[in-house]
Amino acid sequence: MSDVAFRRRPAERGEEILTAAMGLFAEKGFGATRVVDIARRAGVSHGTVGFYFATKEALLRACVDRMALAEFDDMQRLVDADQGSAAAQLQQLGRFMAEHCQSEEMSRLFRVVEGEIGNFPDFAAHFRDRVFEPMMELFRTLIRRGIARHEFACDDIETCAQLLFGSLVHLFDWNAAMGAALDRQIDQERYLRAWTRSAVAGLRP
Amino acid sequence: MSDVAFRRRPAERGEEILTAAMGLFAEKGFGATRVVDIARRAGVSHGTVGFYFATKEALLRACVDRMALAEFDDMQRLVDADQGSAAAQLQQLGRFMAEHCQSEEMSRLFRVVEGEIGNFPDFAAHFRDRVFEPMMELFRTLIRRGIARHEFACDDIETCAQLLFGSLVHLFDWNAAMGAALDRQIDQERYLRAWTRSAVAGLRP
Amino acid sequence: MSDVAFRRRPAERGEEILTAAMGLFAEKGFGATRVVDIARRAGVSHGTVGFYFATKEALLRACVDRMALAEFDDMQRLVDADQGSAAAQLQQLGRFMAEHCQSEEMSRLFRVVEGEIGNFPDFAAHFRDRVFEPMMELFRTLIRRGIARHEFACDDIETCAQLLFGSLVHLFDWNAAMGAALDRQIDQERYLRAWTRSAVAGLRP
Amino acid sequence: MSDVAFRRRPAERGEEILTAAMGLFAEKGFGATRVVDIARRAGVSHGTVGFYFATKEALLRACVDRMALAEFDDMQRLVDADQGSAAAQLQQLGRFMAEHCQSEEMSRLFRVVEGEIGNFPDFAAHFRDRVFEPMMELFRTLIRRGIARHEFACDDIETCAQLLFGSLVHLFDWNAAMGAALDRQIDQERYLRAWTRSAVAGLRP
DNA sequence: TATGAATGAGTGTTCATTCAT
DNA sequence: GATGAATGAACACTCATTCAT
Repeated sequence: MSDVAFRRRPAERGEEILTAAMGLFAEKGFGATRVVDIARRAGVSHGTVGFYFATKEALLRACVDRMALAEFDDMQRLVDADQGSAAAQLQQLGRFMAEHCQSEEMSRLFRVVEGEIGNFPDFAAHFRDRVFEPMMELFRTLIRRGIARHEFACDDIETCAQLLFGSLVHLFDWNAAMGAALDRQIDQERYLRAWTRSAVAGLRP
Repeated sequence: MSDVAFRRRPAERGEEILTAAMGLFAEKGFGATRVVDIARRAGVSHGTVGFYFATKEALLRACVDRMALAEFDDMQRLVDADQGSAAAQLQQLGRFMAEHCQSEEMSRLFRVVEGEIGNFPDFAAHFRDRVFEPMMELFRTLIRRGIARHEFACDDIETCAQLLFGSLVHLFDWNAAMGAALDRQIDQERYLRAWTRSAVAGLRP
Repeated sequence: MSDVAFRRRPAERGEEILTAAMGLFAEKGFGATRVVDIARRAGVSHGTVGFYFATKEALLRACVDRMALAEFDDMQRLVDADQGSAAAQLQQLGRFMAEHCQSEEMSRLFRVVEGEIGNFPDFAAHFRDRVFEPMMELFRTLIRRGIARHEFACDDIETCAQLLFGSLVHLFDWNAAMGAALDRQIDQERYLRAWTRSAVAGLRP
Repeated sequence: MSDVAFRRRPAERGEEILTAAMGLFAEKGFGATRVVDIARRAGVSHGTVGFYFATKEALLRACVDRMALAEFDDMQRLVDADQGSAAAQLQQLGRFMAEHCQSEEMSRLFRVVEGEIGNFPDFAAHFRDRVFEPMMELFRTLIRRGIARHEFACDDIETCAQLLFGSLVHLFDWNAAMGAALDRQIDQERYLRAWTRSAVAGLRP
């Protein structure tokens, strides 16, 4: 009764724990994050973490799921809208990914998953289908669209999509870990400009 | 003991252990690699690993040192030689990094260090000075050289260098972990072609 | 709450929980049975189990109490009735124990108590006085009766009673655990025949 | 160097740990025995237990194996020797089982395995083939032999073997747990006499 | 120089118990 | 009365490190 005010609604707990887990996974890596750390950050006991997520791996899986949900629909809509030149759409997609994903969630997802995907093999398919392929398809779509409009020329769509995707992922990856540790954070705005210029120039007929 | 002819020379032991460690760190990550695994791969007992490297962290530190040594000098020479156009030199540098580094050491270095740099903070300066900055300087040099020759135009050399470096690092990163796990290995040759085209086009005046 | 008609009567709850507990204790053992499993089988929440039985040990104690009650009175009456030869009464007692006890309760009681009696020392006296001694006394009574009628001869009544009791208990014990696991269930009817024959023959003058 | 005298030979460690485990499993049950208790009794650290036996279950499995080995060969020889009447051989087998097995190992084996067989399903076949069936076959052999010699009559060999085996197992079972806890230890000598008399009488033509 | 037995701190997970609702 | 979210002690297991040989 005394701490009623502090008793959050059950439905929120899972989210809070997941948020704490994502933050710590991103900051310290999966292996270096102890379940009790997650509990502490979420303001619960370590037993409570187990109550909501049976295993630490389940927590990681939930991270992937959460990542895959929110932002992607917006990106898909952006691509479906098909407004402006393909080059402009490419720029928008890059900017959107950078702005919506980097600071919070997506960059962390990639870093964590990259580090652990080898240790949880059944993770891979899940991640590939929920995150990687949908993302890649956005880039492929824009490249194909640009080719159809004679804006772009590209004899290897798959690889170009990988380059576009990868060099953007690198921004998130880098800033989430190495950039901070080395005191060499990449300036997002400048990177995006360079990325866009390089992307469009590289696809020009 | 009696079979002296079949005993490897002690001096080689440390190298063998280090090679084994690098391979396993790259494949499974630092945390998931056990010292006994390293020992097994190196063909020694796990006690012997401790004999050559006092702690597991020392092994990681030694990885960084070794990484910084061998291949870099060749790249430096390539850049110093200054033969052909800046674009051609950029292409050569990319290819050199890809061919000499990916399959063996560099990609592993990056993956491992990326994962652990947050847990061993004093690593960062070491890595930055021995690996990151020398690499970046090669790209900066080529960009400046191209600009001086009016081959390239670039109003943000630092960021362009980061993009070039980063999108190449992504190739190593990706194939070392995600590509394998997701069965989406990037074809190095095709990636390099796309990278070169995009790099040169993005720098064209 | 509104659906009062479908709510079981509180008084029954404790019994239902106890029945569920006994079943699970017998099937999986005391240690391997979780309170939530008991709750689930009883159709209540695990909080409710704690409401009726303060601790898991209390649940075990209640099992012993319940065991001691029901069936024993019927057996006592059977022996008190003293109808037919002592051999026939022995056969009836064995059959009664087997039929009324094995499938439901007694076998489970023995298995569970056997397993935990060492961990709850104060259990022992309770069990001895409420279950073991009354049972043994039935066998002793029949043997003495047979001797008085010159039907039986026995120079060690106590041990004979133990053999009769024990070889019957084995039937319950075995089928409750080993028989099932090893796919070597003892056929009750055939075992009883062999038991009776052996018992009567062994007591024949 | 100082404790060289106390450094037992590695080969003995596994045996010591196993002995400690068997003792504790028998005294307290599998679930109530903590690995560190086993370690303590064996005079090693709990880590050392894990060094010799990867899991607690492996320790249990090793118990079964040890049980199955030693004494059984002697019993088999006893039966193979075929000296004296079948009744005498039956008596000898019972006595042998009782004397060699009860005080030390076999009774514990049965108690522990009985308790856990349901929790480690793949155990069952192992136990059945290594322990149960060989034992039963000894009894079956003696019964068949007696029948062949017209010493015995039995129309259900399998069940008679179960009764003989089971009522002997009960002696071990009981004294290992209930007998001690209830202060109702069965006197082995007297029980064996009653068992032999009942067995032979029950099989008499 | 090399070994591998031994250690024990560290961690994920389980689950009986509590208690605010 | 009944619930189930929350707790935290307990435990099995892992593994880097040590050290006697």
